[in-house]
Amino acid sequence: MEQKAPTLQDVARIAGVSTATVSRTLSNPNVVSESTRKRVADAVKESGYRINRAARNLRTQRAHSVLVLLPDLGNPFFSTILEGISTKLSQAGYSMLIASTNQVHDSGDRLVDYLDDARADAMIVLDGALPVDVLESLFEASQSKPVVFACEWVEGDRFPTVRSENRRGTRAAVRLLHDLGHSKIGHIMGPETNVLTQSRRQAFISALDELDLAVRPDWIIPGDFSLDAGCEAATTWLGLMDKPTAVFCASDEIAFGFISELTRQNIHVPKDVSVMGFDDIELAERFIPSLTTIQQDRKLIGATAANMVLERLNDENTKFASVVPVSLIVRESTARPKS
Amino acid sequence: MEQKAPTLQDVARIAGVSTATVSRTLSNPNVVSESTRKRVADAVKESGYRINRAARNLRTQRAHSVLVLLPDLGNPFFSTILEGISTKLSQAGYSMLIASTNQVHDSGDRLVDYLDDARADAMIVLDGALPVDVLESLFEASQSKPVVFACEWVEGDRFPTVRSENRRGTRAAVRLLHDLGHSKIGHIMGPETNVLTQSRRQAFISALDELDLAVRPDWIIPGDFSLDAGCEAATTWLGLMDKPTAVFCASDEIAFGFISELTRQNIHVPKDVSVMGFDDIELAERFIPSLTTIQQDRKLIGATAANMVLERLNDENTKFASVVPVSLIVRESTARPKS
DNA sequence: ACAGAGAATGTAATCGTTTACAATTATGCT
DNA sequence: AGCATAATTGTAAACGATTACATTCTCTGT
Repeated sequence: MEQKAPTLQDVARIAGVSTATVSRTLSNPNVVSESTRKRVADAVKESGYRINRAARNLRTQRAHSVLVLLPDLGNPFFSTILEGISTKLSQAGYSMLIASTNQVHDSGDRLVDYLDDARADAMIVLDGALPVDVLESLFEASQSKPVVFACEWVEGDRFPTVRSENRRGTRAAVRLLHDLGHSKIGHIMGPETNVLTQSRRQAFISALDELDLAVRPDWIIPGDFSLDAGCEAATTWLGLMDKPTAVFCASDEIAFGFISELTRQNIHVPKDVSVMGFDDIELAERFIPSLTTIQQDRKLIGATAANMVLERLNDENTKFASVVPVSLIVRESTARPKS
Repeated sequence: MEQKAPTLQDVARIAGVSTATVSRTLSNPNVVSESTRKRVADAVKESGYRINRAARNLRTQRAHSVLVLLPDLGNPFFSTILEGISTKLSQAGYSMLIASTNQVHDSGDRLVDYLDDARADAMIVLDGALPVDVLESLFEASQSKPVVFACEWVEGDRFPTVRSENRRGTRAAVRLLHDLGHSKIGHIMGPETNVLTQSRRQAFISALDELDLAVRPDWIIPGDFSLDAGCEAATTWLGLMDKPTAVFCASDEIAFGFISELTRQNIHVPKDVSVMGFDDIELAERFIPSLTTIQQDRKLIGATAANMVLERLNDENTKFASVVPVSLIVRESTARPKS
């Protein structure tokens, strides 16, 4: 019953040619003659032959798959990026392997093992907060195998990176609030160590400077990218003597949490305070109130990262950094301040 | 610079033993003597040896990886399930491959190729809506390689399955609404062809029957699991002459869309209408109003599916079906009907 | 001291491809 | 026709592990 899968040998026998010819027909059809091409095609069909990837991988020293490393698989923010990556990869005949940072840590495997042991040819990293020793070994490995950072990145220009226009997005957010008439603008940050947090905070401050607006340290509230952080920030905001009339959140989730908690405390958005997010996740449009935010094209980020990796796998020395445009999406959570 | 990775041969040479011994030391340490075990361990360390998985996979005829098939990678509902799967798999030394149904379709690859061509040893399917021909070939393949359905499933008991207590969850939802005093209860469905849709609709109807409540076809509104479907259903609801006072939605996302659109039309939840969801995604707790819903343990579903696959890979003939408990989470979106 | 059992190790075939090189066949040109 | 050249095809050696089988070594009991 359980008969084993047909091999190149079987196809070769049926077609009456050598295995070399079959292999060539499959991988490089234009070097074989029309007639044998057809014979082989028929033999493949007759036998139901499927290439054995393990064998090919061994022989070609390529795994034909790419590892994507996430900080946290449970976080829905990444799923669209994954989709972008996956689409490109599967078009190119590559499989997508997934691992999350915390698990890799737990299991004691070193991250670079994925590259070292021929499980993956390359890696896309969506986590900018890797420990230094991991980064170090990763950098070493990246000398021979492509490692690309997407979305987040690490200092030092050591790895090729694709990211969103964080500065421009942040500036657009601040400008919108300013244009609406706000002069007291606060910011809820992501996790302290995160590179996006840094980037957006800096951009936030310099945007305020440009507009000659006050930079008040107590209006820059620490957090992380989560709903809960937004809730806590709401409590902080409520406790401020002098409250900002508009708040720019480092992520949509923060904004949701913030608005949620404020609403519970009978503070109305945008009447009492304007709120902006960053990301434009699917729900932003349907939240109540719908969320004014900076849209990141997550699918494009993923696709770009995948392309970068694929090009590097083909030794095309492609560009080192790619920046994906963001756009301002104005919805209901922002309004003119109460006069 | 680019020196190639050390092989078993290298380790064997350094340790002064044969490759067979090294291999045994690594995979089955208790058959080699204490002294050589140490010599080999040192040699491994000295050379920085990493096993070449492609070679092992070829020789052992195992890919040591499992394919997870999603209907749609972009859908955040699945990320937590993935986390459950991934954790178990990586503990067992398996990698997780990801593909989404639509892509597989687009690329023209047949789904079973993943199993046939030795890319994956087994498959976890999170999509109950596969075309019949695909199902057919999948079933055939499943005779030799484990294929497990999770969350969704297909009729006919042909595949092992892990799922949530959909009936019990639905009944709990209806009972809660009934206990609150509602007698006019509606339902917004998932996509018509989906097996969860069917299951929950049926359970909904029989729950109404049990409580001697009217089953009104115009109160059972078609949709899919998305936000948009919820919005459209809101319009439908508004157009009803005789409106249900409570609505049970087949997913949290539907509920969000429904509430969102109603709020926009100045209908208040739960004052004017009670709304329930299904899933308990992260945002349910923070939505305004927070959402009463049926909680599915998505991580457990994933972990259970992974375990099932792993056991089957070891020929342990484990149970064929596993049902994961759900629980009722009461929050603010439900209340007594207006008197 | 030695047979025999059991433990430890080595030898070499094997998994199913790809590909360098050799050998063959076809083609064009005078 | 005959030769040079190009287009096809075949032969056989890798790729790096695992493992059946053969061999050697280490004891133990007499």
